Amino acid sequence: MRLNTTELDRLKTSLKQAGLKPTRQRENVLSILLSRRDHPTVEEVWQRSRTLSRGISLATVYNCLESFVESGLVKQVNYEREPTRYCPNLRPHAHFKDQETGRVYDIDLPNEVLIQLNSILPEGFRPEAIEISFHGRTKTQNS
Amino acid sequence: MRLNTTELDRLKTSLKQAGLKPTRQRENVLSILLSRRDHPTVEEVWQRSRTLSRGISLATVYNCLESFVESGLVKQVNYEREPTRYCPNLRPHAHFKDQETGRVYDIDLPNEVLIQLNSILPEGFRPEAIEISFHGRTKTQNS
DNA sequence: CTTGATATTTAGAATGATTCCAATTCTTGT
DNA sequence: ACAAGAATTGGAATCATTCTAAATATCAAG
Repeated sequence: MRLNTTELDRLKTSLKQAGLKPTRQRENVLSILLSRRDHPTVEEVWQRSRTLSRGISLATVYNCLESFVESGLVKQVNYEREPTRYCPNLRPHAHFKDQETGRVYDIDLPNEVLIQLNSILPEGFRPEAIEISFHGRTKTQNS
Repeated sequence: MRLNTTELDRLKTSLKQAGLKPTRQRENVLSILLSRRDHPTVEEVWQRSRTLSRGISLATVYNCLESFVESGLVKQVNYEREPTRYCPNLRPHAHFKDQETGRVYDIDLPNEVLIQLNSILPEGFRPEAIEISFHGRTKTQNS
């Protein structure tokens, strides 16, 4: 697998806009994240990087994802004590984890819900982030 | 520090109602959790157990808290990759973590918010639990 | 109140995700 | 092309948590 030039330019631009130097490793990690909108762990991203011409070290995958989160390019998803997952969906959304399949779904958060959630905070509480995680079962028939 | 008899009976009853055998260790861990309504980690509960007549092993603190969570006696609070915290507040509530002090506050969840949150789930999604975590800063002047 | 079956406790080893380290290699502005 | 600063790397280190197997405690039945 190899990235074509336009795709690559898009990635470079995204990285620069986020204030990050566009290195080969960051481009690869970002493209892996964008190419399948599931919620891979660091380990999974690292596995997928094997399909690229040159691999990436595990430490670098950690570094890349950390810098992406810091710069707001991706979000972390934490479930209990499991390995952290990463998702490039930047719209406000919650997560729903099917406890049978382990699969994590994005749930869009309408603006009025966000407003209502902020309204339950006492005076003086200034939220910078909110994480909403459901877990349960789904009756859908997709994979 | 020592538990008086009425207090002890209350703890035993709580444990039995939760379907757990009332052992000395469980009574102690539960009383530690109830006596200060902060959100201690396993390590902190273990430290506090030192003030009791006989200590408790770390593994047992893990075991006790795990059984409490399973039986619904306490809730877990997970923040990022930090050690899990435990709280005996069983009303539906969110958590707010002050990123300057590290302190975690309970935020009551009104019923209408819960209903609205459930309404954003697509057909077929059956939630069994929801975890809502804010983090940010507070302007309050308490410790 | 003893006994046996079962559950709990325990110390320490093992695990596994993540972070740290110090050396090498890259990126970028000049 | 060069220097300075940033990023990458493999491997070691960390640390919360889980596992293990032996010792101990609980409880129901007699």
